[in-house]
Amino acid sequence: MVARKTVSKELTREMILEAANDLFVKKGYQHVSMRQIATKLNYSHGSLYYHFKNKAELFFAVVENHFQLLDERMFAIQRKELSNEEKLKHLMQDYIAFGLTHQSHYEIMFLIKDEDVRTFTEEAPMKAYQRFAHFVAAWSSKALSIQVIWSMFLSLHGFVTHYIRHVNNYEDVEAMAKRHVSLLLQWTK
Amino acid sequence: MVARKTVSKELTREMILEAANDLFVKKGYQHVSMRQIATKLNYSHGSLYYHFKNKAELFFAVVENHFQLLDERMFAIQRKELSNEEKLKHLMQDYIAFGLTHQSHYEIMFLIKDEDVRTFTEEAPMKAYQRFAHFVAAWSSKALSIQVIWSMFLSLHGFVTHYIRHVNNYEDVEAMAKRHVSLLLQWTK
DNA sequence: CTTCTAATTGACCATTGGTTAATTAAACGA
DNA sequence: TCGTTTAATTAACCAATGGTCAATTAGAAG
Repeated sequence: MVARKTVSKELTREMILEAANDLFVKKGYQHVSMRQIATKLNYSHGSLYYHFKNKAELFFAVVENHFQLLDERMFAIQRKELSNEEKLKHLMQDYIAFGLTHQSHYEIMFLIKDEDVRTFTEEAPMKAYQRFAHFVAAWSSKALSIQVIWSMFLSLHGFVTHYIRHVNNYEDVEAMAKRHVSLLLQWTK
Repeated sequence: MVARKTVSKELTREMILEAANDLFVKKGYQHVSMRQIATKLNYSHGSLYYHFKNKAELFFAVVENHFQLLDERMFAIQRKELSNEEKLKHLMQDYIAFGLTHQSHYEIMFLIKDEDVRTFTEEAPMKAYQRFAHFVAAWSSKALSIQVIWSMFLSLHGFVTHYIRHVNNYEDVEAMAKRHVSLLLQWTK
């Protein structure tokens, strides 16, 4: 048996995360096996379990990074020189754009129902929503109830989850997205 | 080897469909194995493949039977003695109720992206939407653009797809659903 | 009584996620 | 320099999955 490679070739958490991310994004959680990830890295699949407890936990570590991406996009809008009304519109359009541009990410973040994964993915989506809600409240001209903001979020979510099955990029439905958003904005007036 | 039971105990498509339905509804597509279905029926899992080509086809047959349920629910509202405004509200609430009561069905109808299953489920969801759109248009007090009706549908879809991950039945979110619907109804005024 | 057909079985396959004892490279201390 | 310890890796192993198929047999047809 040949065990333990030299230290220069040692397997790191980051290497695994990177390889796993590529595969998860390309194929989705269900269709990626630990063996595939290990093969891509030229290691045996058992070694992955030294670094991560199981597939779900590895997956969660990958997803965590995805949520930061969404977060950063929201902050980017905050920094822009726009009226609050414009920011609000941008925020919502950008939410859709994010979902349809990073489809596998979005699926991973908000769609997967799998038992072993769901325990992990209860908290992160809620945090994403709370950030969203915070900005909506801040940029709206009139005070909005939590209920209204939540409905806005669900409506955006519905748009994304539908078109994620039918188109491959945001541009294909940009016009439709803008009209959907402008309808939602009526609730803020 | 013992093969072929007496005719009175022969396995029928209907028996399989019933057992499969129970399990799929209880656990969802991914977490039901062909062996589980066969075990429940006291047959070997191989025999299922005599009646159905594969798991996806069996599942589709199950869903097909219940696909009409949504349709029938819409017609049931049509027959009720209610004002158009009330009908409209009921239609939308009932859409959510359906989705959260028959979660596995809804997943297949509108959510699953899986290659092996999706080929079946392209057409049926659009038919369901068209029926929905027809009734919305008929019962709205003012003429609505296709765009508005479509946004309403997407917003309901968003509600269902979100809560399908978090609750097990409609009752848990009924109050929230009603508020969501009443917001959507603002677009019709 | 013979033949044919339809239904059923269970052995088998490749693949999966996951566990673990054995092995070994490298770090550390004396 | 030489043990000793620790961290990393492997390969064999497990139970479960979806799916295939030759063998078998009950009942129908003649």
